[in-house]
Amino acid sequence: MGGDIEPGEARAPLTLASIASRVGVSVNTVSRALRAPNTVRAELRREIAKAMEELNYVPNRLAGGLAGTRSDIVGVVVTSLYYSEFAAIIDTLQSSLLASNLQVMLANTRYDADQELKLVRSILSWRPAAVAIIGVDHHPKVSELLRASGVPIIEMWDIGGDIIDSAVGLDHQAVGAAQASHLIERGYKSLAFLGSVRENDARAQKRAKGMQQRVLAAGLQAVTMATKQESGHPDLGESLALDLLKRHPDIDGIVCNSDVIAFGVLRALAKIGKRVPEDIGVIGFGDSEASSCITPSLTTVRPDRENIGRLTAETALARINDGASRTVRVEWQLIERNSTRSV
Amino acid sequence: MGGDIEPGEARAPLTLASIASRVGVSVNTVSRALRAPNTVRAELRREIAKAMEELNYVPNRLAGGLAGTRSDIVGVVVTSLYYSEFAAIIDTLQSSLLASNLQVMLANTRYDADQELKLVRSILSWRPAAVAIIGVDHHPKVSELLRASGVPIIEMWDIGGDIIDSAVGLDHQAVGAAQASHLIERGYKSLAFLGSVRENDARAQKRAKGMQQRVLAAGLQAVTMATKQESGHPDLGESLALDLLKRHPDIDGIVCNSDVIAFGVLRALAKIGKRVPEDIGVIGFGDSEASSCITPSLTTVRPDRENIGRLTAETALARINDGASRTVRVEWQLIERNSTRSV
DNA sequence: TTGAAAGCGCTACCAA
DNA sequence: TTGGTAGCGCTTTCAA
Repeated sequence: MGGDIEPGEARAPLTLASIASRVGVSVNTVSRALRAPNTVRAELRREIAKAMEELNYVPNRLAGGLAGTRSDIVGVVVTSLYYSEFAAIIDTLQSSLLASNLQVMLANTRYDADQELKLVRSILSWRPAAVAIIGVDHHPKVSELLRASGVPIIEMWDIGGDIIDSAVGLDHQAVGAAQASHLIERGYKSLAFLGSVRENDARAQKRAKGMQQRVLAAGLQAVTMATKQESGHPDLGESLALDLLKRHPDIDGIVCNSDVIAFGVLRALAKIGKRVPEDIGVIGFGDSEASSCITPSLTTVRPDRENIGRLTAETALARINDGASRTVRVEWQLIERNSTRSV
Repeated sequence: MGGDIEPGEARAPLTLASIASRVGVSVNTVSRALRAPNTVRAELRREIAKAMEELNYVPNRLAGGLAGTRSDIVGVVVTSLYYSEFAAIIDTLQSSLLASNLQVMLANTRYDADQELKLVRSILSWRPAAVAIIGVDHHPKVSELLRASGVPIIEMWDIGGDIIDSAVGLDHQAVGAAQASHLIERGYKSLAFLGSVRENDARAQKRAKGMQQRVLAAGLQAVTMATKQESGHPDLGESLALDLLKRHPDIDGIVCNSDVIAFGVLRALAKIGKRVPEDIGVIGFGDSEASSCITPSLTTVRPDRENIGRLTAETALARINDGASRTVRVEWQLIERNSTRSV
């Protein structure tokens, strides 16, 4: 290879025209050989395929997207890549879309509303076939832009609120209520919500709210909040827990915003000699892989994450093909382990 | 908004021409106002900006990329999204690129070589400004395609082998040797390498090889391998460990391919009453967040992952701007905790 | 400082 | 079953 190209020189990429002239047909026949193979004579089709193979032709999808009606890009906007939940969602979403030749364009807002606006604008500038975005609580301008774009929008992870087009997610408030119920039923009386909660983590706030309501309904005292904006890490869980128990020594049940935070909480409790689950019950969120391996193993909530990615892909495809918009409630289960008493 | 558009109807997106006619200038003045602002009168520039703001104009980057020379897309090809290492790399990479208005297009091969080829082809069809890809061991056609594309290629995570253009990563063989040394120095005598190792996980194979060589150099018996192709999960670690010790009861040192696998190994050892680190030493790879929280806390290797993303972005930018190609060795450290004896 | 015109590589429509 | 022709929305000369 290389031929008369200078070594290291970027050769001008091949075009459909290069293939066409080599095979001796028009550009447009080559295009159809790719896009609508059955409108091209089989023999010719083979010749074209052979030429493409030999020349290592790679189509220019920028041109294709511009000329055509769709761009085969699906924009995916997440708030974090560190939560294994979101990694799992992206993983299944990407591989499900691949079957339809849709490419994922990724953006990560890191829970920053201005970043979200900038990124959504950027994503839309690629004229995506669809956009999948974490959450239903957006920068107002984001909702406006998405709505006005005419592009199918799938909101993921949360279904509690105004939905732009379609959504696939959990009812986080119900999760929070279930976490509280679990602790209350096991005799814990003074509950706290603890974790890394960013200003724009509406899901965490919904879980805390669901918990709060359940606690009040049970006639117990209000939930104590112990949260910080910095990112989630066991060290943060440890320091929040130590601080919490210093201020509120009566706390005997802790709902954590994530399993990773819970790991730090358990470490803190071990250090100060509190027994789990006897003295204090701890419950996480997310069912991280390590949660069944720590001591004590962590009671937590497991969202059906693989399904979120898959269902989002399905919904996106349906919408792209003019299907109706829809809201899909994804299942989750409370996994009882040894960090909370058994009934 | 809406005007004479049917509700729910996707309005045709605005173009530069819409802005131009509204302001009463030519298309190309508007284009220059965006691309080379100082060639446009300040007042006019403001009017144009105002019109764009009011009409919610979103540029069409497909058109821009086609007409221009670059596409502002950076293709990112990973082998998995589940390893938090790769999530961390993507996170920093994406946010570093954002500053230069480069957008990440994501592809996930799931350790499948055919998938890799398909995805790389697909990525190249977007005429990316650069491609960042995990590993240096690719499907031969992949290397050929990448090399021939003329696009700057940054190989990430591994630097042990033939590099297409530039690389930012670790010397995995050295890591494996260090893991073995750590165990040998602490008196462990019969070592095993254990984990989920996919056929195309060349990095794991390099670590195993480095370990092997170190063990032979110490005059100890060869490393016992206990691996499976299925994906990494504590349950796999547990079953591999149980199996390993049934076949080789003399094993007293286990190097795991990932921390997550190590979690399962520790669980297995607890179940069969082996004491860690007294009877058996266990060392992981990756320094997962939970590793300092399990019991016993896990000795492991921590690659400087944030730096890989950042340095990859820097290298990509440099290459895009005609800088020289380079290979960057990224640091890592062995973190000693309680799953191996102290010296 | 601005505008006119040509074209990036492809798809889509219509005619052959 | 094939080819001609006209754009898609932008950038990029080159002139004015």
